[in-house]
This record gives sequence, C-alpha cells and structure tokens, in this order.
Amino acid sequence: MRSDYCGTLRSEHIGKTVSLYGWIDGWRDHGGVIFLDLRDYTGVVQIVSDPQRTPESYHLASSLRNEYVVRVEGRVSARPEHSLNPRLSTGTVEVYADTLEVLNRAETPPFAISKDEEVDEKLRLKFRYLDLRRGRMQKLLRLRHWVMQIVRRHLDERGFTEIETPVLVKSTPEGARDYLVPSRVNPGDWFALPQSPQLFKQLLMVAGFDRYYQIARCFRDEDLRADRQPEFTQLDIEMSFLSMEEIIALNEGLVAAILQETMGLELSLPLRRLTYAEAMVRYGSDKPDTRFGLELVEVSEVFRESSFQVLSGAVAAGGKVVCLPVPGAEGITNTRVKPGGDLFEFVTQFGARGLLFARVREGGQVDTIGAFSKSLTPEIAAGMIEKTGAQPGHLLLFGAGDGTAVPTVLNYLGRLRLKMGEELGLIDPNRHNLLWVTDFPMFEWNAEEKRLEALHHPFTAPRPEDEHDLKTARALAYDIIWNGVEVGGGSLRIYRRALQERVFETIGLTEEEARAKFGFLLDAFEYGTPPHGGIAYGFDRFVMLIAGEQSIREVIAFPKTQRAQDLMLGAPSAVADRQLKELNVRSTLLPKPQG
RNA sequence: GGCCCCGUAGCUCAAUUGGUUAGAGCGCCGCCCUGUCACGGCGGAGGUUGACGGUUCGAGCCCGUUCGGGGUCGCCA
Repeated sequence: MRSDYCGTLRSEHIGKTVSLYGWIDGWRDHGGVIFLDLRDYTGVVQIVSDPQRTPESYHLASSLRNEYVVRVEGRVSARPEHSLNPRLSTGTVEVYADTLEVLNRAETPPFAISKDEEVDEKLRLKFRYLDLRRGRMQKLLRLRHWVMQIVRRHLDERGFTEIETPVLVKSTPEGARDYLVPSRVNPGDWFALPQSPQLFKQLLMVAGFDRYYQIARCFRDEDLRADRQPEFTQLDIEMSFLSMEEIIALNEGLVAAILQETMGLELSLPLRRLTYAEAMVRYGSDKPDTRFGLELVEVSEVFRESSFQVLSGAVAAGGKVVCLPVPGAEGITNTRVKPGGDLFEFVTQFGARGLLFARVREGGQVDTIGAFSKSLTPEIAAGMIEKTGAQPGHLLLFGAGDGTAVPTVLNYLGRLRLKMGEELGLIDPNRHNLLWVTDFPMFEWNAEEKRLEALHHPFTAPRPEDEHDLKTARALAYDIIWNGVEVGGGSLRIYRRALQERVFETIGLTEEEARAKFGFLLDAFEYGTPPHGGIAYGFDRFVMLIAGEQSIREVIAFPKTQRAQDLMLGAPSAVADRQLKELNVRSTLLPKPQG
C-alpha cells in the first residue's frame, strides 16, 4: 500500500518508513552507492541503495533502468549537508531502500521521458502515452482540468445546470461539413455528429432550465490548422430572460475568474468593446489584435480628385482608399513591397490586385514610384500626411477597391497590419488584451451560391431597431477576442416563430426546407419560448492561450494530425465488408491498383 | 485542391562547391567507480540519409515522382 507520493516528501518526514510507487526517472550507479530518481505525478525523490545500509536491495537496484515501474519501501533520511539539492522540491531528503520490487520492466523509450527536449511531433503522437508521461504534458492537461473545474464551480454557483446532449444528431444544411454515421436500423439514413449543441441548448431554454452549460465535444469535417481539430471541445452556455448586457457581464465574470486563478491576471472589467464596423475599419479584422497600434486610416477624400485612376476611380465607384501607415519602416525595402516582393505576394493571396506605397522623408517630403508618383501633387501629399499623421520614416501602404471590394481591401490590409506588427516587434507577448466585438451584420453575401448567408447562425436575433430590414440588420451578437484570437462567440436568439421564418426566408430557405430541417424548433417556438441567449467558447483555444501554447494539439490528450489521422490508433482505417453490408453502405472508391 | 518548410543513428542535430570509410552530444550495451543528482572514467554496438526513379566517373547534397509531419490560403454558419 502506498504511504506517500514521491514529490511530497519533506524534512518533516525524516524518520518515517514510507512505501512509494513510481517510475525510474534516472539512476546514478557509483559502483558502491546507487542513486535512483523515483517519479510519480507529484514529482521526484531520490532513493539510495547502499551495500552496507540496504544490502537486500542493492543487487536489484543496479539492474533498474529508466521507466521501470517499482515499489520502494524505506526510511526517509536527511541528506548529508553537502548533498542537498535546492532544485528539487524533495531535495532535503532521500529514501534508503530497504525493499525494492520491480512491478514492471520497460523497453528503452523512443524519446527521453525525463528530459524536456523537443521531439518530432509524429513520434510524440505515435507514442502519445509516453509523450503524456512527460512533465510538460502532465502540466498542460492538469491546467485543462483546472480550467474545467473553475468553470463548473463558477457556473454551478450561479444556478447553471450541466446537461449532456446527444452526439448522434441530424445533419444541418448550413455550416461546416458534417461527420456522418450510417444508421443500421434505418437503412439509407444517416446521423451527423454535432458541430455544436446549438439547437439542443435552445430547446433546453424552451424546457425551462433557465441556465444551462455543457463542456461539449463537437465535430467538423474541415481542413485542420494549428487551432482547429476535427473534434474539439466547446464550453457551451445558454441563459433565459437576460439582456445582452447581463449575458456579457456574466461571461466577463467567468473569464476573469479563470484568468485570475490560473494566470494571476487581473482583468479590468467591463472589457473594452468594438463594433464590427469599427473593428473592420480600424483593424481590418473582426477579431482585432489591439495589443499594438498600426491602425488603418481611410484616405478616400485625399484621392477623390487624384489623376491616378486606380485610386480616384475606386472612390468614384463608391469604394475606398485605405492606408496602413507603418512607422520606423526604413528597413522595409521597396523590393519587398513591389510586385514579386514577399509583402506584395502576401496581400495578393488575400485578393489584393496591387499594393501601392509611399515613403515620408525628412522634412515631410513624400516619395513614391511610377504612375503613383506622377499623380502626386503637393496637396495630395499634404493630405496623406495630415490624415495618417505620418512622420519621417513612415512607410504608407495603400489598398483601394470599389464598393464591393472594400471588405477585401480591409481584410488584406488587416492581415498586413498583423504581419508588420509582428515583424517590427510591436506585440508585447506579456500583454493580454481581451475585448468584445459586437453588432455583427446578420448576413453576409455568399458570392458562390449567390445568396445571403447567416454570419453567425440563423437563430441569431437582429437588433430590434433593425428588424424592419433584415438584409442590412445588425445582430445581437458578440464575440470575445483574446489577443486577436476569437475564443468565444454568442448571441441573443430569435424566440418567436414569425421572425425565425423571416430569417429563413432571407437566407433563401423555403418553408418546406425550413420545416424539414428545423421543424422541431419551429414547433417548439409555438409552446411558450422564453427570450434567451448564450455563448460558446472554443475551450481548447482558451486553454491554449492560458498556457501560452501555439497549437491546440498541445492541450488535447490525443489529437489528430493535419490529415485528420490518429497516428497511435492508426485511425481512420478500412473496415470489413460485412460491417459495411450491415450498414447498407458501399464504397464508390475503386480498389487501389496492385503493385 | 494551391503555396511554403521539414524528413540523416533510438533522440536532438552536423556533414565545405556533388568527392575518402556519413560524424557529434545524449541514450543504449559491457567494465570500473561509495555522495551523485546533466555523476565521472574506459570500451563497444548502432545508418536502406523517408521511398522510388533520373542526372553524374561519383548523390545525404542536383532534378522528378511519391509517402509522411508541420505552417498557411481556400474551407471552417
């Protein structure tokens, strides 16, 4: 029976006979005395085996190797004065091993468990159980657990009920690609795995639970990224009879509690807010990183009368000319900004047709090249400097487009802003900046499908004053942004059937389609639905940011690779024909050619 | 689907313009060592340079294809 954990032994235990279990973390055989490091999840303690004092264990001790699982029984002793180890929490004591028992031997692991060195990620994933044994991953997963506990405690204290919702659900038309599961009992029919518990949580409000939350697994069959896994975890919350302000305040309290406990970070509440329109205009993003300036400036008026058609033409066509003023940019060469340069190519991939630039010299003179240069009058130059507040050393980067291209222009300048901020070292990694973005438009034009599309989701309520014209209405929606990362988003929901039907209509969903897909929701709305709203956090992302990690894979116990495979399981994999037959499923894939 | 980076010993990496038998540290194995904690000393084993093809007198290095990992654009309401 275990009496103590390795990492908990202190001077006060001296003289105690203890029974410890753990893994061999390292050993030092001096030919006479043998030192073993014994590790469990609490830490490491030094075990001593000495032919005089512990003759029974000595022979066995010399055969122990890294990662052997052992039981040690012995006396906790004070270390000799000269061999205290201040780097170890147990460094004032050691345990003389009267009895040693090997519970299991271990192969030499493919990478060191006790060292915190970088290891190739595919190797880590293949041997994830060994990777997770390392201190770093133990710490990260315990942090994740800790955050979960804070969430549960905080919400429980405020009257929330944690309710599980199904994982086998119905495929929905909007949104990401679904993971599908064939139904054996209903030949030809399919379940979908949930992209989020959205509809269920609204129905729980209809059911009168008043306040719900769930730490829910969600599934989206889209391409992976550092912050996107095919299955991920949402902290899903929904509340009845609360205003947007009350919901936001409650969430600020939750987030502040988490950051205070785990990071010791004191948020100043209420958090800053930006409207969607303001965020786009000033930062070129609906999730702005406001840890640094470099704000975009609209300079349309400066160029309205310019002889340079690219700019004046854009303004005339109802568009905009937007400037990204970059201070201290002497080091950024023209080559990088001109066609073929890396910065030019960078904006091109976001749809830029070009990238104009000018430089402000000592004395306020404005320099540029080509046709832009020829069109530059003293008035325009002065206007540029005045509007942007540019100083000598500024590089002015311009984007322009007609009315429909404005979002594209703002987007690529916003991306460039981030890149420049990073490159110029304007982002203080120790600074944390949280804010809300509100007043999103209800809908966004989908050029491919030639129809309006819900920006958030089709159950989001419009601002009451905008209800008369849904197409241009702003939504009662809010995203919470942390250092330029969207960690959560939510909205007030539509709770009256007539308005919900109008929204479906606006996104081109016919009554039959709406009925087929969401009939249960529309029906539910007929039976006394309370006003309600909520939020969903990307839980993995949130923990990742708390941990200061660059990838959510670091805070997920068993993540998948970019090709959505589990290297340890070897999943996904082929299944037996019999299984497919049972499910009434046949592959359309041609057999792979042999040899 | 596109673009970019990477793949050399168990691990982390090196290898000049294409040039002898592909090296180092750690780990592993053996021997020695009674106070180490990155123990130390001596010795040893360990390589299809991801794979296939090409260029060349000669390829880890150049070219093509392919597999795998990562980043990113599209995609992700």
